[in-house]
Amino acid sequence: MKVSSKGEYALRALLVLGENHGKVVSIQEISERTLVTVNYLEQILLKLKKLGYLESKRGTNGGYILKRNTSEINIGEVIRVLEGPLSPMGCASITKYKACQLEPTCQLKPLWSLVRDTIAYVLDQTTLEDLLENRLTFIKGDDLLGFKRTN
Amino acid sequence: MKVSSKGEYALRALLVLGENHGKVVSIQEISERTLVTVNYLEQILLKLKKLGYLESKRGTNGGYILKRNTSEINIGEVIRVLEGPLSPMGCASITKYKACQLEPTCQLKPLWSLVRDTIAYVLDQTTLEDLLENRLTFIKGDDLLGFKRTN
DNA sequence: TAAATGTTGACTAAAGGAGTCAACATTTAA
DNA sequence: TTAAATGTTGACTCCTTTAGTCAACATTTA
Repeated sequence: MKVSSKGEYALRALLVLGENHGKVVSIQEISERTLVTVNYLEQILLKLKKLGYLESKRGTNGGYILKRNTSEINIGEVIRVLEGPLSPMGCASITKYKACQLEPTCQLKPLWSLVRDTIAYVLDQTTLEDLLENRLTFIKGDDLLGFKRTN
Repeated sequence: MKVSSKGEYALRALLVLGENHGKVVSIQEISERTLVTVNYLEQILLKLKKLGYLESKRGTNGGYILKRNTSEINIGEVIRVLEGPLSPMGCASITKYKACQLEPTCQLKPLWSLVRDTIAYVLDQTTLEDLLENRLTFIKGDDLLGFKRTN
């Protein structure tokens, strides 16, 4: 159930850029603060730019700037675009559903669906701002009950 | 955040054996019911045997038998032994903690911890019996609040 | 004793993860 | 105007994991 380095590093970079909202930050500096090599960051930042999270400025004093507001950057979304679906299994994925021959009578699918829903619930409610302020989304018990299969 | 085929197939096999509790089921039959090749199942069943979930009977009419009671087989445990920690990141893993240089000031670790706790909460409360009876663990809201960081 | 099974370990092929590198394009400060 | 500092792009490599396959062997029972 791992998150890959790309997802982790992307979030690290977004945190650095979020702390410097409005300011241009060079790859070099992001590299120092995230402990990710410049070369590898290039790949990741470029992808985040193409996805609309960042803007770039070339030349001397160039770098990257956060485009959106930190409260509008959803962690679940970032992880999905960088790593694919949150679901542990294709059969339970909403964004990339994959059929399975056993599905009609599968006793595991409800479990995978529950896991997916739970992960999605946590990550989709968390924004970059929440992380910057060390404030994780408070999950109301009743909300949680709402989407759970209990029969 | 994927579960590998080994974890999925192991659970499929356990479900077949759970349905036939007390009876010997041949690899051949498990293969037919799970759609996993006999050769691959051998690996997986042997591992489950070594871990104490199954017993085997050799020779004609041989096969595997579920050793423990279905209500005593914990899904979180099965996934951990076959796939490793549930945590999406080493820094948030309890069973296989991995240090990280950024940890003292890391703004991501609380997120990974929350994800880990949530996944573990769901899987550790689910037993093979629950799956067989299509009854997923009912998660009380108050219980859930208890382990959540909310500051 | 032959056939049906489990046991074990070596092997392989493909995919994904984690980066590296180099040539290039653009901007800005000197 | 030019050199230095950056971002851009794509090809490339190395490693690990995943997902099996296969074959020789051991044991049991009809």
